[in-house]
Amino acid sequence: MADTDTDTGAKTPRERYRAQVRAEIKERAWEQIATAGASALSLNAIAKQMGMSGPALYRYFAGRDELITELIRDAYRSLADTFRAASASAPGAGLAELARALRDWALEDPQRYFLIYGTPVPGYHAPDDITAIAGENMAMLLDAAAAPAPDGPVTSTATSTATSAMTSATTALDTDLEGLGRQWADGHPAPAAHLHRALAFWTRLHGILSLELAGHFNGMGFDPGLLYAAELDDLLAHSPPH
Amino acid sequence: MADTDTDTGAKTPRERYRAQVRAEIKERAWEQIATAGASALSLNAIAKQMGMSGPALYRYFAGRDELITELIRDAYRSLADTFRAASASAPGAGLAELARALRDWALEDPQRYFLIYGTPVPGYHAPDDITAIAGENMAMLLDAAAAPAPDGPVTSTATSTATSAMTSATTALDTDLEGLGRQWADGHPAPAAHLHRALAFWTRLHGILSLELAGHFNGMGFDPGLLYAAELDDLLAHSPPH
DNA sequence: AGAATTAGTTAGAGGCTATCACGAAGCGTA
DNA sequence: TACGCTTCGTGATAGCCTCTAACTAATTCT
Repeated sequence: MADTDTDTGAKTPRERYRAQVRAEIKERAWEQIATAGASALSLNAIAKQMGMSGPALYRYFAGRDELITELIRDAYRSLADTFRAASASAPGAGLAELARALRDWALEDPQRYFLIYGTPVPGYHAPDDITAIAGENMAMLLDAAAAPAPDGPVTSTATSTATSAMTSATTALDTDLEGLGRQWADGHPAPAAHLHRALAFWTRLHGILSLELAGHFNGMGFDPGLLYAAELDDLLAHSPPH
Repeated sequence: MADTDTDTGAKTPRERYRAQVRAEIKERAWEQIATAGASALSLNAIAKQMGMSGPALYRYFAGRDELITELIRDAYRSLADTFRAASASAPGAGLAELARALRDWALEDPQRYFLIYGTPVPGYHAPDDITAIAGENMAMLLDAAAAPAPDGPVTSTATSTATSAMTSATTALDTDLEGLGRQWADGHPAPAAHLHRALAFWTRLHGILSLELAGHFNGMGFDPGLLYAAELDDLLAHSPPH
C-alpha cells in the first residue's frame, strides 16, 4: 500500500530493481510482524519466501536491526501522513479529527502501532531522523491543541462550562511546562495550557488504544470505542477559552 | 526479593532443592529481562550463568514459554500484592494511594511493567489463573473507585464542583457499562459511574506510565511525575457525589 | 568487448530452543 | 546397611536463527 521505496529516484534500472526488492522484503516483513509480532521477524524466512536463499537479503539490509528500524521509520511516516491528512481535511481541523485518525490508524494494524508505542528494547536508540518525524507528529498535535473548537465540541452536546477548576498539581505541571514549546516542535511557541492539553490528549488516547489493542479489555463486555469517545469528549469539553 | 517459590511446601529435601533452583532460575531471568528485555531472554545463557549446561533447565521448566509465563504470573502477583498493601494502608484508601503504588511499582522495574502491559505476542493466551489475578486487581481498583474521597481530593486543593457536565459520549458509554460489574470482579455489583471512573483511572495512568517508561517523553524537558499528579488530580476532582 | 560493479550462491561459525539417551547422584525403604 | 527407584545433569543431535566470507554469475559501464 505505502510504497515508500518503490518510487525513490529510480534512475538506473539497477536502482529500480534494488528498490523494488527492498520494498518486497519490507512487505513480507510487515506480514510477518502482523501475524507473529516483531520479535518473530526472521530474515531467513523472508528470503525463503521470496525464493532466494538466506544471506542474499544482506545485500539489501545490513541486518535484522536495520530492517526493523526501517519498518519503524515507515510506521512513523505512515502516522505522520495520517495526521497530515486529518489536519488537511478541514480548515480548522482539531483534536477530534486527529483522535479519529489515530484510532483508525491503530486499529488498521495493531502491531504497527506497537512498533512505535510498544515495549522498548532497552539498548535501542532511534536514529535522529526518526525522532524528527516524531517531533513533526508532536507539532501537528500541538497545532490542533492550540486551535479553538469550531462551534463547541463536535461529537458532544456539552457546553464547556467547567474550565475554571485548577488543581494544585495542574498548576505545578503548568509552571514546569512554561516556555517549553521551543524544544518540542521546531520552535513552536506554545503556552503551557496548550502543551498540557496536548499531553493529556496523547497519554489518555494512547492509554485506551494500548490496552485495547493488547486485549486487556477482552473479558469485560463493553465497547472500547465508546470509552475512547467519552475520553475524547472530556478532553474537548475543557477547550481553550477562545 | 519476592521469593514466591522458595517457601512452597518444602517437605522433602528434594522439593526444597528443586524449589530453590527454580527460584534462582527466575531470579536470573528477571535480571536478564531488566537489562535486555523479555525478547532477549535465553535459557542457555541462564544455564551457563548457573554453572550447568543447557538442557538441564528443562528439568525445571518445560520451555522458554513456560518460564516467561511464570514470570508474567509473578509480575501480576507482585502488582496485586502492591495494590493490596496500598489498600490496607489506610481504611478508606482510595484511588490516590493506588495511583502512587502503581507508579512506584512501575518505575521499580519497567520491563516487569511491560511484561504485563507491553506489546502482546499475537498467538499468546494467558492461562486462567493469570487472568484471575488480573481480575483481582480490577476488583481492588473498582473498590477504590467506589469509595468516596475522604475529605476532598488528597493531593489537591480543588473543590469538586464540576461534576454535572455530562457529554453525550459519556452517557453512551455509561449505558453500555450498565450492569456490567458482575462479569468483572467476581460478582461485584458496581454502578456505571464507578466502572467508568475505574476505566478512566486505569487508561489514563497507564497511558502516562507506558509512554514514560518507553522513553517517549525523553527529549521534552518536563517532569512526567507532575503530569501523572495532574491527571490523578483531575481524576479525583470528579469524585463520587458522596 | 573487456572491465568493473553488483546479485546471488554455498559453506561455515556461533547462537538459540528443544529432545533424547545415558551416567551419576540422591532418597526411601526393606 | 544395601538395594532399587526416582531424579538430576550430561553430551549428542536436530533444526532454527543471524551474520561473515569466498566464490560464481549476471549486468552495467566505458
